[in-house]
Amino acid sequence: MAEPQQNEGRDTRRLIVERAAEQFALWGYAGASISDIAAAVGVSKPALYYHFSDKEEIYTEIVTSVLSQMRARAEAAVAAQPDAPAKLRAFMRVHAQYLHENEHAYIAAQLGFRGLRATEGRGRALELRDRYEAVLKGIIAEGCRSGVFRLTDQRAAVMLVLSALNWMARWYRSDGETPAAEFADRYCNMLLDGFRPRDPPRPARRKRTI
Amino acid sequence: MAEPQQNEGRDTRRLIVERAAEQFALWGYAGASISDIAAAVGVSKPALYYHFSDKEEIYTEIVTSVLSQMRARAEAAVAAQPDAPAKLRAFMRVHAQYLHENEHAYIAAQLGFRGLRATEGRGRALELRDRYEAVLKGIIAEGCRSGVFRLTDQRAAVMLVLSALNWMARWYRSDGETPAAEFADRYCNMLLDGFRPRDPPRPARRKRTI
DNA sequence: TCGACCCTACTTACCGTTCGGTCAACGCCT
DNA sequence: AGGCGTTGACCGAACGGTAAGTAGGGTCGA
Repeated sequence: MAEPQQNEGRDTRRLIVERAAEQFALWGYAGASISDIAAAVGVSKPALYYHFSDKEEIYTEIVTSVLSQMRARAEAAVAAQPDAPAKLRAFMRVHAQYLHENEHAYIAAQLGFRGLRATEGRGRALELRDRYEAVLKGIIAEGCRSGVFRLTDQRAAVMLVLSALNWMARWYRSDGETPAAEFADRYCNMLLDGFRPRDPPRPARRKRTI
Repeated sequence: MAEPQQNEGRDTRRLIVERAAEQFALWGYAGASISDIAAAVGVSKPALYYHFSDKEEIYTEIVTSVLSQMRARAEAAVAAQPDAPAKLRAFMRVHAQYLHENEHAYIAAQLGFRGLRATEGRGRALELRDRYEAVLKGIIAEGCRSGVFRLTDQRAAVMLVLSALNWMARWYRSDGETPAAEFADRYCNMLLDGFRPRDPPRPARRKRTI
């Protein structure tokens, strides 16, 4: 049996991040104690301090891991789509799917650095968040350029999409009957077409020739 | 000068709620300490315990006060509007305006009862929240009934509107140049008409005669 | 004198963090 | 082959600090 010691460490570290995310999601950053996390992992408190320098570093690892994974998935999914509406739908579905698969880590990451000084980790997290949002920004801009979207305020549109996705973490439960991606789909439909009925039965969309 | 003592108490109590909201908004529930709050009010810790039985009761008062005020304002604003789109706009504007005027209390209330047992206060808060959301639900339902809205999932539409409004608390700063109600307006426009352009220059809307 | 209102000083419990030690596995020299 | 120092991974116990909450007393207008 290979190397029980070398890999035990990596495994424990991964487990710490996983269980810490659960505790943070449940009780918030300040509310989740190191003792709780250690107990949830099944190790002693000093074990946490062997793998991480302090509590904040554990939290930072959760946030940065979530954000970078989401960006990677989003970019891959978006690149495979032909036009802006399809890209928007893919973006939203991937985001919702990530929430579904990583509920605790996602919620923990959403708690944000409220009340943490975290100059280093916070900076990296903000950078990653901006990069993620830039993907959506690109989709909106492309849609406006090609004429499939008509928006007076692109930034507001970006915020609206992100609001819908981010707020899902507050009410979505992965054990329900409707999967997260399905909700993302419905959101996308409403965002694309609006609440008001579109009068004609939608003839072939007129392409705007510049 | 009337009754300095009797009313001093009410004043202190109000001030406690106000300053506690600031602290909660800044540091989260667990992160904001009773000592911090007392210091922010300018009194000693026992003064807080004279007016409230414990920390949780202070938080509960913030939440219930915010929710009941929002419902009162929303119902008043909505009642004065002629049709569903106008009502939706009024609802969204009032919600955003409340955030603008009561930033700290609103953010504190949004923190939610994460990690609090609070059987009593939490129940009352959930009830108030449901009543508030019922106002929006009514608007959406009315719009669908009259035909000005065409929605396949009314609940999803309600969630979408609330997501947009609730998430504002995460990025909106009241000292910016664009007021909250303006953002609510832009959101409302996008929600009503969608991202995609509406082909005709919008002729007089066809009323659906049943 | 009474009760509303608030204080100083304190208790108790838990927090994040650290210290010193343990113990198995590995590399290395003889 | 066998002793031996090193390293990775972890533990028990305790640290100083701070948290929520309390005991008991003082003040002052009605």
